[in-house]
Amino acid sequence: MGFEDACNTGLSLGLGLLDRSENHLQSHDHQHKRLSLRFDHLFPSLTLGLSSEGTSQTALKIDVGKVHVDLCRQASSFSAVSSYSNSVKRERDPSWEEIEIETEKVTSKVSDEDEEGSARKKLRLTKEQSVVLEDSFKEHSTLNPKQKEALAKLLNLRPRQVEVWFQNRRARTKLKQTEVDCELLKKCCETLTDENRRLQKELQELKALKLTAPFYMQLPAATLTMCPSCERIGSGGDQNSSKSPFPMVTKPHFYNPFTHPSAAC
DNA sequence: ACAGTCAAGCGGAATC
DNA sequence: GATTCCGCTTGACTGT
Repeated sequence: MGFEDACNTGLSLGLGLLDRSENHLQSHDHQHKRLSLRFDHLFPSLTLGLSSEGTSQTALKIDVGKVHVDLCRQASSFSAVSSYSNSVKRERDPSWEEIEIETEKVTSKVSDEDEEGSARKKLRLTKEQSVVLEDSFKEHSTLNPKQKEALAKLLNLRPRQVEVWFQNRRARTKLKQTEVDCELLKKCCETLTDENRRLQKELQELKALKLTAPFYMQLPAATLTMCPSCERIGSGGDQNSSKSPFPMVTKPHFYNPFTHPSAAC
């Protein structure tokens, strides 16, 4: 079963909360069963994949933390929620707290899935939600509060989730662009290295020639070609020298038709 | 088992 | 001071 299949099981986030809170706040089973159904009502399209493995230790902490926040807001006196770790803090979300409080008032029956204690800890956006978000991102990579609100409403997500999605999406775009740039620079570097190597070799050859005989005498006519980029042959005193205050070429290299042309990028 | 992906948290900087 | 964005990080989950 793929992810998409899992996401279409109809198991809501509310159910996940239910299951986990059932496991760790046994004394409040009924209360949390009601919570789950209320979530279903609020987020009908916010589906999550099923996990048959049950809950992990981390998940338990997170839920307890959420419940803790919830209960604290209600001035409740549960003592079973005092031991969640720091990581739990990250899971808090004011909007969820409000929703959880609201669910207190709702009474309903628990579904079959709830009994299993199978809940996903991590939200995965559905394909449809991702598509809408992607489309929106193509139009504008940042959102103003109104757009965020509208998108959240449309997708049955919290505005914070939409905001986070856009932040992460921008980060992914940037990372991708960085990779592209890096690849480009790498190629450029390789080209320049090759060019440098070639020029070094050429320089050594010229030095060797200079040692044995005068410059022009030694160069075969075919190799003494005008450089296409600087339009000089590299020796001062010819008719091209008038173009520049410097008798020697500003780009002191020779065009060799038998090697690659200048490949600087 | 491990690497990769992704939603989400945190802290700091920027902006208003 | 509130808000937003960014960079970094974490942890759940997936694919191999």
